[in-house]
Amino acid sequence: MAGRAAEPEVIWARPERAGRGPRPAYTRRDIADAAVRIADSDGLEAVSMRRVAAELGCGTMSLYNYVPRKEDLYELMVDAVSGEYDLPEKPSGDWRADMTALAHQTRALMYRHPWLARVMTTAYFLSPNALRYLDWCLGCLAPLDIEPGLKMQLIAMVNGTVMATVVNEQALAERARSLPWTEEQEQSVRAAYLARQAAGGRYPHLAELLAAPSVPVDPDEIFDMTIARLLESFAPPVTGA
Amino acid sequence: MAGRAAEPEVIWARPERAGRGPRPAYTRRDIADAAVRIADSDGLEAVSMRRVAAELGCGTMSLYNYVPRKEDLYELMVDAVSGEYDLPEKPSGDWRADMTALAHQTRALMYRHPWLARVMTTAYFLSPNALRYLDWCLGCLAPLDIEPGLKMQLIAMVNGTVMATVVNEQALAERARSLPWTEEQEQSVRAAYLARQAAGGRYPHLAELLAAPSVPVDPDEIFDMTIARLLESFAPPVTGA
DNA sequence: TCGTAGTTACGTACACCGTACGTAGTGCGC
DNA sequence: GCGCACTACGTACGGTGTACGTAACTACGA
Repeated sequence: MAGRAAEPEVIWARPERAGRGPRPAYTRRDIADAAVRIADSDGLEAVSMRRVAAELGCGTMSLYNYVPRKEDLYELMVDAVSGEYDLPEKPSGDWRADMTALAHQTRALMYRHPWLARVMTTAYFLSPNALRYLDWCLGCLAPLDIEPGLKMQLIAMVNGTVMATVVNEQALAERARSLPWTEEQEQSVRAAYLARQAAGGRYPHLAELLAAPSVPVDPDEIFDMTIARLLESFAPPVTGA
Repeated sequence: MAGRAAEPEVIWARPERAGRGPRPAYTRRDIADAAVRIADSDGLEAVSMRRVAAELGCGTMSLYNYVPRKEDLYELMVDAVSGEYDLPEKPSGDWRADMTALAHQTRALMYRHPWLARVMTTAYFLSPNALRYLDWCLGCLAPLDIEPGLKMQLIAMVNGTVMATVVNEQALAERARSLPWTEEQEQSVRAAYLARQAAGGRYPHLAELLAAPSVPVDPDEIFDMTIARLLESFAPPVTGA
């Protein structure tokens, strides 16, 4: 009975290589890399079990020996790119600087892999590289004397904030990618629509904003400011004297 | 020629009712409500064109008279639930209080509709209710004397932060929802795995954290703190005297 | 040493998906 | 009242995730 088990499980709890039987032709890493390659070049929606199998050169159903569900394929992908973090030998001692640098790395990672932010909405952070990342964060936060639970919250909020920022920045580009027109066309159509709506009088504040001469805002600056303030919100108040 | 157009377009730019021809049997609102009903009860993955059509009692392809692409169905859904915002007659004058209240409403909304946070990753905020929301936000921020572009960033960051928080809180529940086991089973399997990994010695800080007596952290408190700090990060420094 | 049980590989098949296309009927604008 | 743009929707196609069955293979227990 049973055959392929349907118990609650985490893919990382499975040994990569079982004792008996022929040795697997691929490693998890091979599979993850193939999927990442496809997602990077053709977008997340191009990542299908068939396509990944083809990229590897094996039969579709063979993949299910490695990956019980497609969802777990995403887990593999997140783990693979999480390996790109450059984590120094040891924390600097300045937890704010370390966490800020980490946030920048995450943002860069999400730009290198435009599908990452969206997938992270679905992944569960138990992979080896995710744990390595988490452990590193906790190491950075060692000098910070707050509840352990708070530290986890801090880490989650920093990651979440980066994710939110990037998702926001990428929404337009991502839509254009999967539709048969360019980002510029899309943008101009949206701008025109917005102007028309604002002119309708239903949205006076929006109209005012659109009418005002727009001074470009530097997203990097906002990003840094936000992360800085977020970190501050977790630090105990500096009660000098 | 052309038939159904494939130009770059926003669904909200299409008139809901065309001049000629028989009057449509449903409104956009009907369709959005049906989709929301399905997503609320059976999860986002249950929302298919066929299923929504069935819920409405019409043929599948009839839906395409109203919704050119499935993606636009999501747009309709977000618009529909965005209508649940309770926006007072006029801002209070205290923009921090107004934005904080709004953030709380958003969080509540995302708990009422567990699919919302994930879909917002994909939607584009040009719907009538989204514009109504945006305009209200800008009204709240009227007393705040900063660049208009910065105000948009502020709004985006507040929404993004709420989204990040909720996605983080819901990840586990969402996974359990779509798999044939309970959230408790999933949680215990994950906890066991985590403990095992921590015991392996590869993650010393994580091990330490898990060993420490855990004091429960109040997520609401963190949420409030984070939003407050975020708002502060956009306010000009209070240069008293 | 040799079954044999557990694995790997993978072809076939199924239910479901989004949606292109064609056709029939309806009612507004000219 | 003619014509045409619109609504309705059945059929069909190419894709998806994956259950299941089968054949080959290998490490372990006897």
